[in-house]
Amino acid sequence: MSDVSSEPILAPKGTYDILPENQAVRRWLLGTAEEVFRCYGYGRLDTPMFEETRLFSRGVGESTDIVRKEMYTFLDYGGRSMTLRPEGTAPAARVFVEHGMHTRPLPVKVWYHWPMFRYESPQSGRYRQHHQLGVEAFGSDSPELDAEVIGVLAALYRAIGLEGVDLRLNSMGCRVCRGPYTQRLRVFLRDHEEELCGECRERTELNPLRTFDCKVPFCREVLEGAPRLVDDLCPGCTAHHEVVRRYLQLQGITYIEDHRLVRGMDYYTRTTFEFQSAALGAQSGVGGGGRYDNLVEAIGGPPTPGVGWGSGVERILLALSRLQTDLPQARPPAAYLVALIQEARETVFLLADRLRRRGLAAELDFQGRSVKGQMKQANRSEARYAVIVGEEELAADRVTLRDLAHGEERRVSMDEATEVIAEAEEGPK
RNA sequence: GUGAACGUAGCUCAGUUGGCAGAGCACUGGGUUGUGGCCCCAGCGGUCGGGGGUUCAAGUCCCCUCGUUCACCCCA
Repeated sequence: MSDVSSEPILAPKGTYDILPENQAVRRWLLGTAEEVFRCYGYGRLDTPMFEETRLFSRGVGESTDIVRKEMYTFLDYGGRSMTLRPEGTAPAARVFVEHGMHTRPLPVKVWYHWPMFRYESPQSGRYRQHHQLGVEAFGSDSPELDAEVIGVLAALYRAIGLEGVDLRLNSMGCRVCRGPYTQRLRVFLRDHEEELCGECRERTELNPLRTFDCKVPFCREVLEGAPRLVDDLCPGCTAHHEVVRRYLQLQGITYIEDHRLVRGMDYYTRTTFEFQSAALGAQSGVGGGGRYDNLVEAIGGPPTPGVGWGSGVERILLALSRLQTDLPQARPPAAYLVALIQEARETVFLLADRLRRRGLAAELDFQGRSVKGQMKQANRSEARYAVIVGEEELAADRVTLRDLAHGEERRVSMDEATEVIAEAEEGPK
C-alpha cells in the first residue's frame, strides 16, 4: 500500500495525545483515586483492551447505542469478531465468571483505570478513546453496597477537590416490576402518540423508558403526566431503594431523586445514579453507574448481583481545570548545569551523572548554547540551583553553585555542591 | 448520523472592496570578552488544513474534502 497524499498525518479523529507537561495532573488524579480505592477495599483489575464481540452484544445489550453504532469491531486473522472495549462492566463480569470468583469471599470488589473506545461524534468532553476510572462489586444484593459504591465515587471527588457535582438517583426496578411498568408506560405513550416527536414514537415500542430524557419541549410536557417507575416499584425494589437512600444519608451524601434518569446500558436494575457537573456544559455527566443484578447470568455465569460505576478521567480533569487553577505541575529539576567553556562540558556531564545516581534530577545543555542561552534554560527549567563550571573552576577543582531565586553564589567542591543540592531537594521544607 | 461556526508561524491571533503573508509569545544569536529573569537589536520559523474552480491576480469569492469547536443524539 502506498500513500502519495500530502495530507499531514494527525491523531485519529476524536483522539488526543497526552504530552509530558500534562502528565503530572493525571498521575496525581490516579494516585489519589488509588488511595481512595484502597481505603474502601477495592483491588485493581486489568483486562485486555479488546474482547470477543459477543461479550458486549450480550452484556451491554443489542438495543443500546453502544452496541448498535459505536463499537470498534474487527475480524482478526482467525476470523473471530473482536471489539475494542467500549465500557468496563461487562469485561469485569467476564473476569468474575472466567476465574470462578463466586467461590471467593463475597462481594468481590475491583477497581480499574482503562481506556475505552467508542465510535462517536467528538465534542468537548467526548472522545473516541477516553479513560474511565471505575469500580465494580460482585456477589451482594445488599443496598448497603450500593451506598458504599456511590460513597467511593463521592469520596474520590472529595479527595481531588472537585466541587459542584450533583448526584442524581433513580431506581430502574427489577424483572418483577419493570416489565409491567414498561407496558403501562407504553400504553400511555400510544395514547399520546400524536403529541410526541418522531423519535419518541419509535422509542414507544423499542425502549419506552428512553422517552424520559427527550429534550423536545412538547414531549417533556406529555411525559409530565406519564406514570413514574418510582411509584410503581415492587415491594422488594421499594425497600431496596429506601435503604440506599438511608445509607447515603449516613455518609452525608446529598442527592436529587430523578425519576427520569435513564442510563444507556440494558443491564441496569434497581439503583442507577449519575454525578453531574455544571462546569461541563452539554456533556455534564462526570461519572455514573448502578446495579446490574442480571448481567453475570446474561453472559453465562452463575446468577450474581453486582453494582458499580465508571467516571471519565478527561471529564474530571476538564471540570477541575474549569473550576480551579492550582493543579499539580511537573516537578522541576534540582539543578541545571552550565558549561562556560567547551573544556568544561565533560566536568558538567560527570556532575550530572553523579547527581542522577543520587536520585536528583539534573539537566544540561546538548545544543551547544551560548552561556546566556544555558543560563536562560536554567531559569526556564525552574531549577533551584545552577551549577556553573568555567576556566577558574576547572583550575581550582571547584564548581560555582548559584541559587537561581536569590542570585547568591558560592564556590564549592563537587561533593559539597551535590550535598547542598540533595539537602535542598530532600530536606524538610 | 444531523445542523452551525471556525481552520493563517510551535502557541494565541490580525490580515480592509481580491493586489508583495503580519504581530505578540516561544525559539536562536547578540547588546554584557564568566552568569538567567527586565529591556533593546537581529535572526529562525508559513504547502494560509487539503483538492478543484472563478480571475490578469485568491489567505480573501465558489464547490468538494479533512479536521476542530458548539449543539442534537448518546454517554464518561
